Amino acid sequence: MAKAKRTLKWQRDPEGMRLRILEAAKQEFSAHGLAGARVDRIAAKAGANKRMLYYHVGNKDELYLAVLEGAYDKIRSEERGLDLEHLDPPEAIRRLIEFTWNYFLRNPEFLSLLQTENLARAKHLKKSTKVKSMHSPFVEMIRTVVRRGVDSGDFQVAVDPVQLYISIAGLCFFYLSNSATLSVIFGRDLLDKKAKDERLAHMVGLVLAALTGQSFALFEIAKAPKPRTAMVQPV
Amino acid sequence: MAKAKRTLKWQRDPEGMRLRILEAAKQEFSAHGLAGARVDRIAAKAGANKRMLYYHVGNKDELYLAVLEGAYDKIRSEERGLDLEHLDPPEAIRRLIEFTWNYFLRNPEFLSLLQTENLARAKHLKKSTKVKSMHSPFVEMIRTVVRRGVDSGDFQVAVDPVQLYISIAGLCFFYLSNSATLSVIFGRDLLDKKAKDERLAHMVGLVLAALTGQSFALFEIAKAPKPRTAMVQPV
DNA sequence: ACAGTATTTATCCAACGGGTTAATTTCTCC
DNA sequence: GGAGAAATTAACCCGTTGGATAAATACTGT
Repeated sequence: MAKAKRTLKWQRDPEGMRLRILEAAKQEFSAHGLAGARVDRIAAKAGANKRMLYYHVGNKDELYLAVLEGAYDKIRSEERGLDLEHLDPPEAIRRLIEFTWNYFLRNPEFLSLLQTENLARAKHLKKSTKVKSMHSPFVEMIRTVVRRGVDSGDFQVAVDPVQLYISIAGLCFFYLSNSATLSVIFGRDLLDKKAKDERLAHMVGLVLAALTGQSFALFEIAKAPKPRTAMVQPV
Repeated sequence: MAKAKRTLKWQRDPEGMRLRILEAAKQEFSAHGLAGARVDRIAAKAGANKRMLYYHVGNKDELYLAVLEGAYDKIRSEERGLDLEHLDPPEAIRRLIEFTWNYFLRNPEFLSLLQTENLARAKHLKKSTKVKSMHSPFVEMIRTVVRRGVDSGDFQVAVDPVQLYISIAGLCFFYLSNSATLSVIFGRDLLDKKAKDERLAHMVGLVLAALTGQSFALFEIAKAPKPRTAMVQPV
């Protein structure tokens, strides 16, 4: 009877624990905001003791900042893989829009975290040293696409790449992050499949029509496999 | 000495009190979100005792919903005065964009309240009976403008008015509601006068170019009587 | 001027929440 | 096989917070 205790009461796994804590914290913060998040719930969700949060990451604010930095890190690193250089400019913009849209759809917590941080007027993000540096390559990528488009005659105007990116992100972001209230006030479900397809088509049409000067309607087919035919022929 | 007490210890003003409470609550909720808002701070800001909130409005959640309903009420009533029917369609769209932009600039708490409510997935708004009914007139107003534009040949395509409004609101909303984080990651102050002017010009250009098929640059000067002096950024 | 009601104040409290302390269990390396 | 370090748990601390109670103060009609 004395030796029955050979079942381990817990495993040691500091690295996995840290990841589980950050994942649980991401869910909690995005679901409830910073003030609404509960440290106890994060611990429970991570399958951990509350003390672990402080041991592995720090207090609530540090935990929050770590989650936020991780979120930015993830999207920027995916964006780096977009490889817009090898597409002709209208296709590159289309891909950027589709990527942004799908990323936001796949990562709703990212939207919530941004909302939360902006509610706090970026108070925490300002303290981060990591995040500030990672964005200029992305802007340069877009600037290059725009310049190529102007040179080739595809685009009519050399828009500021930051404005363009903010517009694209805004078109996607607002629709999704505010879909709850918009669905209520407009009395439509904005998140069913049909609505989402229509939205993507609308955004692509809006941006590409504005940049190229060609008809809005030409771009309205989302993810068209053979874009080239549709895009050059004026109606 | 017995009669020195003829200074009133407090005034009776139930209506004013209610308004001050709602105003203070609006500020508090928009600054800190629902969970982060403090009932005591609202009371202090309203120059009232905490008990007054419960007496005049209700508990924290009811207070929050009252604030939210008031915010929607205000913007929709201002929109009703836009009078887009008497403008030719491109001018009507320009005015709608400029109104939305300026309204958001003048009422930053409205943006915060929407963010907060969407973080809660519109849980409270769904309970509101007042809000749901007030939006179809607005959509019809936009639909009429679009139809007139298509009929007159000014617009190339009959966009869904809800999509169009969400796009316009999104272009304005995202820039402003996320200006804090965007300013950090792009290393620019997005809220100084020059940046705001550029943003408005960009949005007007984008939307009107897409709708009319004319050059983006033609619209880039806000409210310009003479559009031809296009502002084009160096590439 | 007095009774009854509406409005406001002063206190209180039970639950909760972030954070800490100290003890317990596992791992590592000798 | 044991000592010391790393990881984890359990239990507690204490200020805060939303909400409640009861008393005080102003107003109203009669």
